[in-house]
Amino acid sequence: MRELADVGATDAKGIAEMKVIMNDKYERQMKKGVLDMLVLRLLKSEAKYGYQIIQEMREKSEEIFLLKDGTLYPILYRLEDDGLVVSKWSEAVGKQVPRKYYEITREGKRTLDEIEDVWKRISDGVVRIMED
Amino acid sequence: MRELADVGATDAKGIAEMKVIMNDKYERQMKKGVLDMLVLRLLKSEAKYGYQIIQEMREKSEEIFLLKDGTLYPILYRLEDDGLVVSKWSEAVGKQVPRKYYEITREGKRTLDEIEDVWKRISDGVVRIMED
DNA sequence: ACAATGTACTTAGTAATACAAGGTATATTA
DNA sequence: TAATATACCTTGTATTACTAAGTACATTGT
Repeated sequence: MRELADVGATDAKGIAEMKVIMNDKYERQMKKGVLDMLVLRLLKSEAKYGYQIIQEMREKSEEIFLLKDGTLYPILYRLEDDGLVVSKWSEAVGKQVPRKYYEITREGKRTLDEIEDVWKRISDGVVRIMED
Repeated sequence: MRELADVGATDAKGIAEMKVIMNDKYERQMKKGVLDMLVLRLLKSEAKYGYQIIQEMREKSEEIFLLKDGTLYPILYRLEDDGLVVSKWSEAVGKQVPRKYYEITREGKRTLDEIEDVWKRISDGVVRIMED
């Protein structure tokens, strides 16, 4: 992380960069908790593998959710530990690189419904405070 | 606080409680990042003190954002460190307990606008993925 | 008179998680 | 043969909401 102290002369570029960093900080924090919901949502229709989830997330959100793989996989492992998804490796199809498919469980679907409610409550609350 | 380990037989009550804990977990994470925005928003119209912010947050959000004071004050200190708000103690008025008023700065207003944009982008992205 | 509750601010510690940055391995394209 | 894309894995860091404790004074109840 960049230090404020070593910016030297505070030029326009430095300020613009600082603003980007600040926005990144908030963007990062605002995503917390939502990503689990989005991953479960994408798995609701059919089992998918990691890279596929990343691409669909990017496309469906229209370039807003650009997940790194290092972000997604820990989420999938966590969901699996919690029993919300199960995984199985694809059997080798020709020279296809093996893929690990994740499938949502019944418990996962129920939890998804609940998390959706939480999201709605919170975003409603935000709207009420922000509007005036 | 009740421990999961001492629930004994996993009865309906135990499961219900687990679900509450899970939802709490997601609710907690989803709030990350938005609280700064909401606090700044409440300070936009006029300077306010801690307890006042907690109450307005509760009322305006219709009981959705129920902040503990131990949650709010660190947020205020952080905002002050970042130069987004400034504080000053109220001069003694009768036997009124002294209050520390927080006022949003010009920089704070600019940041608030930016954070609002981030929030809109993210919640739009969520809606796009969740609807189908 | 004393306890309980409410107001008002402070602080230390914990749990959770998005991301960066590294890694492995294979397939395709230039 | 070098680069790029696919596909998965792992460690470490920064941030932050919350719990739980504390201090201090005012008000209300019994």
